[in-house]
Amino acid sequence: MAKEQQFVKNIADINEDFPQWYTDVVIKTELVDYGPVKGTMVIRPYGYAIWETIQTELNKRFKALGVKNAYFPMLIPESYLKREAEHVEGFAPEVALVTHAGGEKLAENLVIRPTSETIICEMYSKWLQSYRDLPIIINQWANVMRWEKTTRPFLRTSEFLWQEGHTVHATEDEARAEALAMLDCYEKFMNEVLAIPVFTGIKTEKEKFAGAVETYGLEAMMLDGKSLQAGTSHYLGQNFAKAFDMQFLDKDNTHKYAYSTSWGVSTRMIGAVVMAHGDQRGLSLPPAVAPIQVIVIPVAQFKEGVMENAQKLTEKLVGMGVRAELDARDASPGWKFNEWEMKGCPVRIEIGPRDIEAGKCVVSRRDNFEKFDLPLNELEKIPELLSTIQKNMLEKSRKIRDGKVVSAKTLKGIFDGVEGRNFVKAPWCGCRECEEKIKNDTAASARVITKDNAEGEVCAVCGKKAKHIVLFARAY
RNA sequence: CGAGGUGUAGCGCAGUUUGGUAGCGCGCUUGGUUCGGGACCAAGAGGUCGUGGGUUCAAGUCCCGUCACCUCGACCA
Repeated sequence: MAKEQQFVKNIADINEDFPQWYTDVVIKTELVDYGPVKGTMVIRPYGYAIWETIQTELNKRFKALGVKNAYFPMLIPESYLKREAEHVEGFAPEVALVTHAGGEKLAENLVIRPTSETIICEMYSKWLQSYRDLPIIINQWANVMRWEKTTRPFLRTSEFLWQEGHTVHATEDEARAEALAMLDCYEKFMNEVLAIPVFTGIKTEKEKFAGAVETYGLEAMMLDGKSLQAGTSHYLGQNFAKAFDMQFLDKDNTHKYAYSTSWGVSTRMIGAVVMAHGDQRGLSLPPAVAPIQVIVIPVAQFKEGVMENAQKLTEKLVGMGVRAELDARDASPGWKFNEWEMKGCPVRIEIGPRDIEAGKCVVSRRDNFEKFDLPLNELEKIPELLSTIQKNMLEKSRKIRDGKVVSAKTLKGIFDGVEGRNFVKAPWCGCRECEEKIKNDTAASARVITKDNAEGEVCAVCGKKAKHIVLFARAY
């Protein structure tokens, strides 16, 4: 038994193999396969189904915030990228360049978008004339390409799927508020749907987006104590407005540069879910993102009446709005149990001859492995159970996270070894030298600047007066 | 780009030291018995040993080159 479970390392005692555990799980659960080009991944149907639930949930939330979806081209003239100085400096090293097309060398090279600020701003500048045209609040679901040196499925790949929102506003206040509203939207989404608690805050100068005035980040803690930047929201000020001539005629009949924001989350969130909830048996998906929330497994399916009853049961659940499926494949029940546990399906229902006789089924939870009988006329308890599991998973993650957050006056030795995989809140003077020293000495980086009061504190590195309390952690 | 490692059946690997008929496990196909936690028996199918060159009567194995991928470091959603 359990021959194929060997791949799953025991992550209860977190060890250096955790990243390998992650990759193994992602591949074995048929979320992705390696693509033919280095650093690319083929997202398989099961993995894509998770992405689709994420899209559906986010679109719902976006709509409530007045966001409209649109689509912009994948190829961007190289000159666009060069218009904003910081932006080009930040992205130039990792863009893929198209130099030939139609059998000829192009007059101007095209970059495959690493992000779409430039081309979208170019279009916005054409559309924008009056203050009445503002705000523009558009999102696009797209693929982008960044030629990363080392990659890991979902967490960092050359090509990835994401949504990028790009907004333009008449005033600084409105733009800042928009960036924060989206940050809040993401935080709620991660809590309520992914069941991953996050820390939010402003990024340091060193870590912020190339071309932004301010970057807000969402940092999620993985089970091994490392941090994952799960999403960002940028206040871009007038940087891009000036680079792309996004001007409008205001009420006072003068031309003004607009203020813009951008914000995005990617397929990395799937990686976050894997790493935040996974265990020795593989994935564990919160019901809200699980493509299949309830898997119905017939036992002794060849016997008369079993498949019919299983089918009926599945249909009833679907009728209640539950994403339920019947696993009718020709395989033993034990094999199916293990596979669906590995794939993280939150609830399993077994139904066999004995159950049918007794008018019940057996319900099993993925989050805590509880198993119980449920009379077939009480199926309405399943949706309830799903929301219980959802809450339970968030709580569990929050407890684990809070147990790994420490406050410190100095960072010496605090990140040493495996035991040192912590989220550390420490005071910081605000200078770049100290930030870089921390990174060099501890391999940990400043994740976000917290809202905590730094009055009376001194920098954990240089001992000078502290400006901020910063959350430090090692990151993926 | 720096360091290390691996390329042999769909997947995971052995075989390389000491050159001599291409192997194992899983998976796959067929038939039968099974089915409440990864079933069993039997019979099968499946390989230009990453690639180019060299040495040799003979190369998966030795020599030189080359390519690809993986892991760890500097960047990112």
